[in-house]
Amino acid sequence: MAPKRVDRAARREDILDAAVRVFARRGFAATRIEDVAAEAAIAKGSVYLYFDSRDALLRAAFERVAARSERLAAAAARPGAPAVERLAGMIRGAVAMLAAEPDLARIMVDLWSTGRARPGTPAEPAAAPLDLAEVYRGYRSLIAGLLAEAGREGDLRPGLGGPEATVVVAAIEGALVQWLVDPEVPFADLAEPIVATCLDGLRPRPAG
Amino acid sequence: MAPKRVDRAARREDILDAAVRVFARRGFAATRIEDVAAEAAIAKGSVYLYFDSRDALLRAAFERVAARSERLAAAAARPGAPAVERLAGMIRGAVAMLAAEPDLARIMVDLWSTGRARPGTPAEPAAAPLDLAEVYRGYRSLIAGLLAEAGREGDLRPGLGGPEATVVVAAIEGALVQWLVDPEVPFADLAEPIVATCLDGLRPRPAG
Amino acid sequence: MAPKRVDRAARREDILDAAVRVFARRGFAATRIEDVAAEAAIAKGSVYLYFDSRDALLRAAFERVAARSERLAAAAARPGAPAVERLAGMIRGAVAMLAAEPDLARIMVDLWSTGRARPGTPAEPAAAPLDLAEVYRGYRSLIAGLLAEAGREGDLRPGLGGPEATVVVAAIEGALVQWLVDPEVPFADLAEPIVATCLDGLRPRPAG
Amino acid sequence: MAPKRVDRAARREDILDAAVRVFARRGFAATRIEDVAAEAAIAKGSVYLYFDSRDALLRAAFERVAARSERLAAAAARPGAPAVERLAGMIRGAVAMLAAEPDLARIMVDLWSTGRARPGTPAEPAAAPLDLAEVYRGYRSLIAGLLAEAGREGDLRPGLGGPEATVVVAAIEGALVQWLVDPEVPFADLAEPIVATCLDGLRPRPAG
DNA sequence: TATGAATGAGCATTCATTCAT
DNA sequence: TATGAATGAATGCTCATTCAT
Repeated sequence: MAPKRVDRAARREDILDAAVRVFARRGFAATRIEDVAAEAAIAKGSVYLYFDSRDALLRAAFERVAARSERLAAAAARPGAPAVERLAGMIRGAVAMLAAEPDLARIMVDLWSTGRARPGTPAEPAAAPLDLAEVYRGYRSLIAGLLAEAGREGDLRPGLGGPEATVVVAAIEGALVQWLVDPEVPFADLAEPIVATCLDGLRPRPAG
Repeated sequence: MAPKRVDRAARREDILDAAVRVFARRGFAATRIEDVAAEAAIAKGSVYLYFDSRDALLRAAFERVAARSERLAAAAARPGAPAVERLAGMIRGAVAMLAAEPDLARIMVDLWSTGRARPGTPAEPAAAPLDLAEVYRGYRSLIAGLLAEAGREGDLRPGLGGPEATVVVAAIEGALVQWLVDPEVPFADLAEPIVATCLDGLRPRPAG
Repeated sequence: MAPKRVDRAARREDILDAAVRVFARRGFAATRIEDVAAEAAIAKGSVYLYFDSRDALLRAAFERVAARSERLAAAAARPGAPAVERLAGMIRGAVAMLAAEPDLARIMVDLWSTGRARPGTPAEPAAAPLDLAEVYRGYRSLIAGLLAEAGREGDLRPGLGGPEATVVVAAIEGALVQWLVDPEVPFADLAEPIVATCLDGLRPRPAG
Repeated sequence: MAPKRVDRAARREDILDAAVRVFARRGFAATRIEDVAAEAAIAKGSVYLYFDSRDALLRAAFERVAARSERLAAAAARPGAPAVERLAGMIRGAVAMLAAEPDLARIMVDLWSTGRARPGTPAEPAAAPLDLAEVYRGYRSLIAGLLAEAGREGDLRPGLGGPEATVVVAAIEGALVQWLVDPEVPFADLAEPIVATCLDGLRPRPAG
């Protein structure tokens, strides 16, 4: 019975893996349950043994995106180092992580639009409304915390907060978007320019 | 002999306006032709008097987004001022324009996902593939030009180029995304933080 | 007022001409009112000033086919000549007439199928059920009459009647079908083989 | 693990049977997929599990008609007997076969009109253009062969060929048309009159 | 549990017909 | 009378979901 449960979970995970690949390739809207089943090499009906509905699959994919942001936050928590360095590290980590999992990244973009309103559910708030906003709030407050801390440590200006945190997150997400829209954009290489621009700006460096 | 007179172009524009509103509200994928018709207060079939297909409507919406970027570029061309100021002006202009037309902004996000693969058209090259990449390339090269010019003028570091242009565009688009996902984010107010962060960075300002 | 009526009738005729051409070209099922209007170089709505409905147009086209058969019958009535000759003349006349008006011929084929059941009218007997059967009955009884007469005159076997009349009509209509399906078939040249086959058969001719 | 077992080919055949019945009853143009589904006592969508499109259904029906002509040809090939007898046998066989399957016969009439131009497909070459012409060419060349052979055997006139073959085919098809248009016409009983008329003509039989 | 056949609601699109001008 | 814009019912086809095996 225990092994059964493990099998079940593993199977579910396999299907979700497949779904993520297909979602990334064709987008949510264009992905049919049958595509997912085919990618997972199972029968269409079997998908429903592990997920209640197409929507549930979408939600599970969302969970993965959200979970990744948790991991990222956890990575940033590494204490000991000065906050600026942790900030820079977090930017680099985020870029690396997104670059390493382009499928999840692509799905996130889909979530930006899908998160808004789902087909077929014009009225109902769709149980949990797929709260992408929360994910970004988490990012921002994490970064705002680092900014404040670095301010206190004297490595960044004091008084930095929400707006600047938004800009930092924006630099990452915006670079991601450009890459997804145009694969020529070297996303993975943009970590340093982002760090440099955000921390030092684009003005000529003072002599020091 | 007295044919009913209708300003076809104006009517078409009305319908497109309606479509843009609905697309922004429900997303492309969830928008049915009937929704557009209802929003435009006409009958479903009438939409087809002005647009060949649902896809054509989508394309026309894309054209609007693309056209807006043209306007933006034109605005930035205002010569006379130093390049840094024009850059800052462009950032402020972009933010103001996007904030003023949230519907088009929302559509752009849809385009990020839709641009990739369109449902139902796995084979056909889809005429013009809705080239959002081109729009961003335009933005980047425009900004890269300003960066180089400002570098020559001594207001920014020399040697700035593509990567930094990407970061500037990213800051804007990324802030937009956060606003769209979470209306609490004060997008319109982010113009200054973006300008300040990109130009001066977040480090403590040197005495001068 | 009189001239008005003439104009009206002429206009109606123009439209019917156009309809016949389009029906012949695309078939009833595939012909839209707009096609007819375009062929007649008038506006779509104007068709309805002269015909109550699409169906009325179809009926009017049928009338033409029926009217032609009347003309044919009249031509055959030319008395004086022996019945066999009038029969042969009628066959030749029918072939010539059909060959000369392929559009009407094509429409007749459409009527064979359409006469059966009309789209949208599954129940109602459709007023006058477009009685093609009557047309053929007319042909057959005309020919049966000639056969009997020629029998009496000693030029054909006595006792010929309905079945043989059907075969004669069949030879003409069947040749027509083959021509319409395959333009290579030299319909106009088939009058003689039809006459020869029907009158003399295919067996070797006796010495006389 | 115990998949629902269904004889796909048989099911497909069932649906095609239903389609043929409905096509015969209402005509192609007036037949909606839903009619076919209802006749087959399945749901509308299920039709698409076995046929790609409405057009595919039509084509499959055509195949049946074409296949029947093959069977007919094969039957005529029965060697041993003199060619005239085989010819007469073929005429009788064709009439019997058509009379026995009036649905297919009715469909053939629809094909005569449909074969010309298909609605909705003004551009595409429609894969195999539903080549009814080929079917009739087959019939004619088969019969022309028998005529020539019978000529050599002295049972028919020498020199008979294409035109006469066309007339023989015409007699059959034309009789069919009259029956379909008017059920009073005793098609099945027309085999003998056709044979007699074509072989012996309508003239008085010479003493022998 | 796995399958895939079956279902039917849903949607894009077409087109006969109406009607304001 | 002529026009052609507007309408909306009709219909082909798709696809999420169910269910018998």
